[in-house]
Amino acid sequence: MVNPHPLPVTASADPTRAARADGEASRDRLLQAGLRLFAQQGFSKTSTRELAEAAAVNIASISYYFGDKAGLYRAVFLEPMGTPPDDLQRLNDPGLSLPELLQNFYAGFLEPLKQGDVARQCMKLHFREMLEPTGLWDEAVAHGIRPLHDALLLHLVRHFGLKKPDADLQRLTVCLAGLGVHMHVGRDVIDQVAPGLTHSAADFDLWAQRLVMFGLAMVDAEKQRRAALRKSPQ
Amino acid sequence: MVNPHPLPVTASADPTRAARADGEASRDRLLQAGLRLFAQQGFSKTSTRELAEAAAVNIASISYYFGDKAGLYRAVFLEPMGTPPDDLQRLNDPGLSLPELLQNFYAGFLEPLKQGDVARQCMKLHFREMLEPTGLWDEAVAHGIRPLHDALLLHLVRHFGLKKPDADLQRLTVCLAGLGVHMHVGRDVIDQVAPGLTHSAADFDLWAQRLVMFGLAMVDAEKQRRAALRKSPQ
DNA sequence: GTAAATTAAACAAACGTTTGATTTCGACGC
DNA sequence: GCGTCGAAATCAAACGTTTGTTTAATTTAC
Repeated sequence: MVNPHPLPVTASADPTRAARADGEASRDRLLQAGLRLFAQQGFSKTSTRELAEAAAVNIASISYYFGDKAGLYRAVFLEPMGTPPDDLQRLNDPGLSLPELLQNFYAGFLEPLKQGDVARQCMKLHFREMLEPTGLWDEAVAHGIRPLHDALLLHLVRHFGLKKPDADLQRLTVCLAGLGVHMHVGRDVIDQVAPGLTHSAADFDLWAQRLVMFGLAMVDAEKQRRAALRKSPQ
Repeated sequence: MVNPHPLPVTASADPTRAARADGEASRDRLLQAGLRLFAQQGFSKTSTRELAEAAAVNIASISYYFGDKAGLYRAVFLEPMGTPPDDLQRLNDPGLSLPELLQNFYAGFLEPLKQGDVARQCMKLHFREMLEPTGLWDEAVAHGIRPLHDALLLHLVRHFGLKKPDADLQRLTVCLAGLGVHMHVGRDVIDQVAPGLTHSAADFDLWAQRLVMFGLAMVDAEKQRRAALRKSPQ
C-alpha cells in the first residue's frame, strides 16, 4: 500500500507489492473495529485509543490510513454503500404488483436484521445519523433512503393512476417506509416491550409478512379515502 | 436554595429564603440550555463550557447544582417525566371505541411536534436514547413507552375478544406505535425526502388523521387474517 | 537499499471538575 | 434604620486527565 494519506483511499492496484504482507490487514481491522464501536457507542464516545486497541493496531495507524478519526468514520460509513443498486433494482421494476413490491421492500429492509453483526451495525450507524446529522447524513439520504422512497412513491403514483405524487401520497409513502424504519431504530425497545419476537431469522420473515399485510392495508385505506372523496368532495 | 449538591435536587421548601433572589434561575437556565444542547448534539458532543455559556452561568454551577455533567443530563432527561399520566389516562378508558383510541393516541403523540422548541427537543432527547442507551433509557421505557404500548395492547386484546395478548397482537401493537415513533425519529428525513409536509400545526393534525386511518386499516387487516385463519387453519 | 508499515513517545488542546476567594442578600440584634 | 453576620450563590483560575494528532525512529519485506 502506497502513500495512504490522501483521503479517498481506494484499494491500491500498485505495481510494487505491499511492503508488508498484511499491509491492508490493519486497515481492514480498523474498519471492522470502527464499524462495531461507532455503531455501539457513537462517534464522540469512541476514542482513537479504543479504536486502535480493538483493531490491535497502533494509534498512529488511524491517521496513517484515514487521515484522522473523522476519516475513519467516513470510510466506515460510506464504504459499505458502494454497491447499493442491488436491492433497488428489484424495486424499480414497473412490472411488479403492489404486493410483490412491498414484499421486496420489506424483505430487503429487514434482511440486515437477520444477519448477525456487520450488516446490523451498519444499519444502526446509518439510523443513528438521523438524530445527529454530521453532514454525511445528507449523502446517506441521497444514496440510500431517497431512492427507496422514490421507488416506492413512483410505484404508488402508477398504482393510483396519477400523473405525479401529491401530498397524501407522500404521506402514505412515508408511513410505509416508517414501518420498516421503526423495526431498525426501535429494535431494542421492541425487544424490551414485547420480548421474544426478534430472535431468529424466521422471526423477521414473519415480521416482513406482517409488514406487507399492514402496508397493503394502508394503501387500500388511502385508496378508499380517495374514492369517497371523489363521490362527495369535502 | 440550600446545599444543592445532593443529587435528588427537588424544589427547596426551605424555611430560610433563598440567599439571592434569582437563586433558582440559574438552575433553570441550565436545565433549558441542557435540554436544547443535549437534544441538538447529544451528550458527548456538548461540553460543560458550552452549557455554561448558553445558560449564561459559571461553569462551576453545573457541579454546584447537579453534581456533575451527567447529573445535569439526568435532570434534563427525567424532570419533564414527572407528570406522564396526563395523556395516559385518556388511553386507558375502556369505554373508548377503537377509532377514538387511535385518535387519542396519535394526536397525543404528535402534539409535541406542533409546539415549538421545548417539548420537541424533549422528545428528541428521549428517542436519541433509543440508539445509544445510557441506562436512563430503561427508566424512560418503563415510565413513558411501556404504559403507552400496554394501553394500546390491552385495548386491542379486548377489541379482538382475546383473554391475553398473543405474538401477532404484539406485532400489531408495535407497528401501530411505530407509525407514531417514526414521525419523531425520522422527522428531519421526512422533511428532506418529502418537503413541506411538516410545517404548521395543521400539518400535524392532518398527519394524525392519516395515522388514525392507517392504524385502523392495519387493525382490520389483522382481524381479517385471523378470520381467514379460523376458516382454513394453516 | 528502499519504501511501506509499525512503533513508542510526545504534543497541544479540550475536557470535566475542583478550589478558594468574592459577591450577594436576607436575618438578626440593637 | 443601621451594621453585622452567615449562608447561598457566583466567580476566575487552576487542576489533572483524556482527547486527537504528530513526530521521528524502528522494523519489515522485497
